[in-house]
Parts: sequence; C-alpha cells; structure tokens
Amino acid sequence: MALRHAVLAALLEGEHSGYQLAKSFDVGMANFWHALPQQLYAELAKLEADGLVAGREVVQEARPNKRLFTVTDAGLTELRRFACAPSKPSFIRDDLLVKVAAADAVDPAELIAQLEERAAIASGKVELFDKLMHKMRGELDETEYLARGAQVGPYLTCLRGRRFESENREWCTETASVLRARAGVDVQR
Amino acid sequence: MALRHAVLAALLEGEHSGYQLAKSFDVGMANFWHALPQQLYAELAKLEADGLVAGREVVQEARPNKRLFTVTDAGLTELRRFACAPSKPSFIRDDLLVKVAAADAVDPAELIAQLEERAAIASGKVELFDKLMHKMRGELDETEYLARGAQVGPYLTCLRGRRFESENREWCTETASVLRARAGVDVQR
DNA sequence: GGACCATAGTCAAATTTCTGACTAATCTTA
DNA sequence: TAAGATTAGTCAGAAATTTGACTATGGTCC
Repeated sequence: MALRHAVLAALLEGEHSGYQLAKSFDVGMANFWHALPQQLYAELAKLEADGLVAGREVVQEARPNKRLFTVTDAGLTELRRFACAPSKPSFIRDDLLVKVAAADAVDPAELIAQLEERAAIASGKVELFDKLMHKMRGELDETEYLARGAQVGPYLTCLRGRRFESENREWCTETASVLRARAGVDVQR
Repeated sequence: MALRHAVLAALLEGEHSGYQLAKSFDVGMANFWHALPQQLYAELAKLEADGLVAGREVVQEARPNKRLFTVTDAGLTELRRFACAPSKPSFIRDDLLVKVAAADAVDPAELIAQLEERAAIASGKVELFDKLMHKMRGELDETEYLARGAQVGPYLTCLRGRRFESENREWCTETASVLRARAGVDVQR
C-alpha cells in the first residue's frame, strides 16, 4: 500500500507520464523505492480511479501519444496523511550480501569478482547522483540550496542515495580485500 | 527465489530452529534480508522437501519441542551455485525516504519528529551490531579476526549493516536540521 | 493471582511484486 | 538498408510477501 505514495511523491516534481515515471524509478527514486513499469502503469490507473491523480492526453506527432499525470488536491491530502502515519522500518534486500554471508562456504574468487563489479556499479551511481544534484541546485551551492532552494525533498533523498552508494563502494572494495587476503592463507576452519 | 539462499546462508552458522531463524531475520540477517516467521517456516519445509536442509526433532521439557535444521551437502552445492549466478542489484524500500521526497508538500514538524525517531533507532542498531561483532570475534581484534578468524561471512555483513545504520543516523539528523532551518524561513516556492 | 512475555510453531487469504510476452511507430547506428 | 534502440504503453499468470489470525505451555512482573 505504499507504492502509491512513492508515485505521488514523484509526481510532486511536476507532470510525468507513466513512461517517464518508469525511468525515475530506475534512477533517483530507485534508491528508496524500486518498481517495474507494469506496476507503475497499474498504480497510476488506480490512483486516477481514486481521484488522487489527474491524467491528460497529450497528442504527439513523431511519438506515440502519452498521458501526463498530476497530483490532485485529494492526492496531496492523502500524501500528507501518509506522512503523519508511522513509518515501517526500511529494509535492504541484497543477493550479494547473502553471498557474502555465505563467504566461508563458497568460491572466494567468484565472490571477489562480484564485489568488484558491484563496487564499479556503485561508483557509477555516485557520479550519477552528483550530476543529478548539480543539475537540481543550478548555480546555488549545496548549503544555499538546502537553506532556500525550491523542492529540497528530492535533493535530500539524492544525498541519501549518494551516501548509500558511496559507502557501498567502500565496503565492497574492503570486503574484496579481506577475502583476497584470506584466500590461500591459513585460516581457522 | 532467494529467501531460500538467505536461509541456507544463515544455517551455515550452525543448527537453528525456525524460531531462532525468525530472530536472526529480525536483527543481523534483517540488514540484508527481511522475512516474517511464517515465510521462514514455509521455506524450511520446502528446503527440507528438496533435500537442501535436514531437520531433527529435539524433545524439550520446559519448552515446546522444536526442530533444528542443518544444511545438507545438496544445500551447500545449491548455495555455491547461487554464489556464482549474477546478483540482482540491491534495493532499499523506505517509507521515510518517500516522506522526505515529499518534504516540500507535507508537515515539516511531523517529518522532523520521524527523522529523529529513526536516528535514535539507527543508533540502537549500531550499538547492537557492535555487541554482536564483539561477541563474534571473541578476544581477537577486528584486523586479526578478518585475517584468520573462522566464519568471516556473517562478520562482514555485520560490518555492512553497521555502516548502513551509522550513515542512516547521520543522514536523519542532518536532514532534520535542514528541515528545521527551513521551517519559518523564507524559501522559494 | 492475573496479565503479559517468550518459546515454538501453523493456517488461510489478500495483496504486492515479478516474469515474460506483445503492440506499434520512429529514430539511430552500422 | 536492416537491425536495434527509444518512446509509450498493455496483459496475463506465477511467485513472493504481508496481514491477521490461532494453538500451547511455562516463566516473570506487579
């Protein structure tokens, strides 16, 4: 029951089509809420049926037509209600962490390779966040933007995403080092 | 299709009952895989049916009887196969982040209160991880343990959990500060 | 002495999420 | 000039996850 609120929050930044939302939920938004395009289209349909968003058809020449959605007053009210409700604790779900938990029983070389691959991906995401945030704040520097800028919400969540990925990269690199050092060395088993 | 691998990884640390696993998945394990007791009991039944874990009945006096599970050779093989398969990218899912994303449209006071509450929870988790890791490594210091200790897998994932929570606490505190500073101040809207 | 917490589970149903395919036009690249 | 990527969606079915019960016994708190 909370993908809807993530969608409402995303639409606060302005009109979006389902397709554009799907992109958002693959980059910025994905850092605290992941969803597939099918889910988003379905959720938008429900939100519209419930009157929380309003869609308008946009006819295009060179592209298929699209529907752009906006949050309605009822949607805003719902979002405010949600903001006051108790939050469920967050959770990560990560295949790679499961593999590391099993590190003592699986092939270290493979694990190291995957950790390094993940570190590289995390690096890429850090850069992506930096670009995104730079674009958001325009000429203002971060302190200025946080103090007086419009729409700090998405900026603050990007900061969180950036930290998460940066830390992820570090941990992956360090963990790979630990495993590499242990490989071939005498260890208590 | 991956709760099973999380369960297998958890059982590598030794025999556990469904009930004990449920506890694990509420603390240490929960930092990279969250699951309710019902799921665990169901998954253990499936794993046993597939021959990946073996259960044995333990009759108790003062407590209800229980079944302790161990990973079988087939289970180990499956875990190794899983470790070599490509990892799906991790995802966070967090109500509170959704609320912060909507920060520009919701009640700041409520959001600040929730951020501070979350910071306190994160603080508690950091301490919990410190205790857990201290217990795991015994007399050895961290560097020693990582180099030569038995079962580094769970220790490494705890390190990740600790970092995550520590960073979470910082971000929550800083974000609350930003929102508090903006409340009442003239802001571009 | 009653209320509640911990141990140790089980069951059914609703909801959410994921997998995989399918349409259809245009724009880009080799 | 053919293949593939991009835009913009839709549909059905399978799998996973959550919600909300319910059974028992023993110990602890007040």
